[in-house]
Amino acid sequence: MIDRTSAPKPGAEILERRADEIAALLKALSHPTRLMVACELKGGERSVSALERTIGAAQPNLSRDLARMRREGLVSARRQSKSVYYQLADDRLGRVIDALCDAFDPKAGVSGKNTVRKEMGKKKT
Amino acid sequence: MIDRTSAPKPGAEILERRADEIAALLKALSHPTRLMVACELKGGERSVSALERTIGAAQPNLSRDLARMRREGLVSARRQSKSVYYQLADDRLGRVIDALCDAFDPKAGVSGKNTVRKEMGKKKT
DNA sequence: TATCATATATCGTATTTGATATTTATGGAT
DNA sequence: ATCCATAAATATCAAATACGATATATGATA
Repeated sequence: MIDRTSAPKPGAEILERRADEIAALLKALSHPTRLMVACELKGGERSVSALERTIGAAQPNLSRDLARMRREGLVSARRQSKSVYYQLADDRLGRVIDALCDAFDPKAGVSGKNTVRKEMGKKKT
Repeated sequence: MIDRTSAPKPGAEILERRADEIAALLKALSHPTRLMVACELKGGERSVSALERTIGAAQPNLSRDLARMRREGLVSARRQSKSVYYQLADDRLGRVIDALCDAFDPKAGVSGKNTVRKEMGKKKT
């Protein structure tokens, strides 16, 4: 039985009504550093230096990106002695990351979602 | 029983590995006009003037955004007499729009997803 | 003080965006 | 053919924002 709890989506009116809000969120994620920060924080709290190592961005630029995400309310920071620990602060952000994982993970779309359709009959060039 | 077909996502390594590619895609959607274009085209082919009416953007700017999305391979265009009809040309784009719908539709997340948790105990200011 | 961790400042350059003007393409009427 | 209207694309300008790189400042601890 196919899951129709969330209806089939011919268009995407939901997004269009909130286009400004959602576009702003996407913009906040539209840079590799910030996207990776969000992904990392999805796994829990991280210090700036930990992010710096994992992501491999220059510290001042990373701090600038974190400041921006703070301003936009996407993350929050907590200082513990010398280190500052960041975490996700916006539910929407976590949901978007999850959704993007579904969209890009080849193994996704298995649990009754009507989204992926597994790229049948398409040549891999 | 909780659905574990698609595993719980502590981090999002999938996205991090393809951060550049995905960030570029998000950037292409990080403007209300372009986001709405993608949403509209999700519902099928549309002419520029139809998009202009629905979205309410100035024609030259809309054309510029469409040109950009063309350059990035996200949409394709077909001319029929005076009108030019656009359609989605990139699978990833459709999947991302679907994913965003899931992330923002209040009715989504019901089919065994561990993402939403329905904002319990959070004051709406 | 010195050192580590993070933040902020600044510079140069590139991109973005709304607004406006102009151009190209198509088809109808004369 | 010329003229005209419509549909879309392209050009240009100015203001704003973004980004990498580098320098400097702040804050905490020893």
